[in-house]
Amino acid sequence: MQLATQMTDVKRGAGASDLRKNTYVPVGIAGVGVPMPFQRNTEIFGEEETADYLYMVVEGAVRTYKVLNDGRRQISAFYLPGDIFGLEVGKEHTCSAEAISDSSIVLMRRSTLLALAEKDGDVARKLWEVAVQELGRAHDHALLLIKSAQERIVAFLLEMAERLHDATSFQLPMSRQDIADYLGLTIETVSRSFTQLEAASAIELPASRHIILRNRFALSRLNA
Amino acid sequence: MQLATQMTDVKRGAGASDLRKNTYVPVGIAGVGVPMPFQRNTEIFGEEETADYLYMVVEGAVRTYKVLNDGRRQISAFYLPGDIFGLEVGKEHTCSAEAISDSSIVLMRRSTLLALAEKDGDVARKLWEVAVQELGRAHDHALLLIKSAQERIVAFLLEMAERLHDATSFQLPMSRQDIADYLGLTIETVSRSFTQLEAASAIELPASRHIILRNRFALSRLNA
DNA sequence: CGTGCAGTTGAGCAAATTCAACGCTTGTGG
DNA sequence: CCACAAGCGTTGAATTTGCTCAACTGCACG
Repeated sequence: MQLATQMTDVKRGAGASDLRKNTYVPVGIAGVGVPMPFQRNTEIFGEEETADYLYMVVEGAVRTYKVLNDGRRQISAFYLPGDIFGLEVGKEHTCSAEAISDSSIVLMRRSTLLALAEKDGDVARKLWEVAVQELGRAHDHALLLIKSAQERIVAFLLEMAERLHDATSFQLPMSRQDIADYLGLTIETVSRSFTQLEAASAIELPASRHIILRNRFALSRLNA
Repeated sequence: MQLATQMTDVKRGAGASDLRKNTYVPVGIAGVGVPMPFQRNTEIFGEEETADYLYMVVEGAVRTYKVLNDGRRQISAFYLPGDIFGLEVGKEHTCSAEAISDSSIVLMRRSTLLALAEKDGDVARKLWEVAVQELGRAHDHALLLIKSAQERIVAFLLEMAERLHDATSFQLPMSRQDIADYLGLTIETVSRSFTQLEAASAIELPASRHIILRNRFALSRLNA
């Protein structure tokens, strides 16, 4: 079992004082919420903190994760621009969230949204939708984790391609370690799988985070 | 990667005609629904069928699963008496469900429940609760799948013990193959792990499906 | 220019799978 | 009642996969 790398120094997020109170920007669900900047590797919320907000990625990328008591880290999900995260059943967050790259995130008060949902069916429906999508992704993630290393990588690349506007060429926002912790592999195995896919001319790697899908059909076939 | 065993003959569920129309039993959410018998290995619903009902286990046990195109089977969840399953976001089921043992299952019309939820906050809350619990279980499941074989088995046993009224001695309703497909292992590895745990006197195995937790502390320690 | 971080590559090793055989229980049919 | 087949579970040996440990490269930054 791989250990998560030495937890890179995680900075605290910008305080509430950073909220741009004077520039109203109608974003987030039903125009609720204010965008807030988060630097790379900053914590957005921590496990067991009270879940007062819902979050929407405007720019950048976010990872949510849990850490086992021996240090292994499981990344539950990546969130890209447009994605909403931080939805919880109970009062507290059940995982932590960090910005992967410098990001702009809209914070929406949970209480505000819930009050709004009471009156506005669209808001209620949107919240339900978010919960359902989250559930579907969690199931797909579990399905990923029973596959072989190479199949996991392929599934990951296809998922990213689809979520990044079905691009054939794209930049990965996350490190090899993030990918490894998402897929339940080690960085070495991730790296080797990339190299093998390149050797099989299924993908191209102009730079370590720049992916070009060269043969989508071959990839799909490798995806079990 | 293990293949699921030769799909044992899955019988069709009892037809609607089996509904016990004359004996009203107030069960399920808000008393909605009628209990219906399902034999061992009977299909309750299939992937891509329309999701017209919610289901509640009264007696027996249920598995939900997906099958990859090469035959590997991933069991997403087990449901025990009191558990509700079959909740979907969209119109269709995203996985199949089968009775593990002879079971009694309450069927509740989705449309009935949704109509009820409009007026009754308790019903709406219950539905939300079910969705949230499902999400939590899915996350825990993914967390399971990054652990070592023995850790998965231990986590599985502790989960079952907790869900079966925190019993120290209990009967597993499912086969080794079911456990393997839930944990992403092979039956052989599952079997060996059981044997090792018994050898380490962490558990006792009076019969292959009868588990006695002998040393809960040792088990927790093995659970990472 | 040196240091640190991210990523790649190689060699050896450990864990889990595959393949195969075998034991036990259950149900069926002569 | 016994014989036999089928299903389920266990065990052993060989193999494969992915992990660990280690070295090395390229790159950015001070």
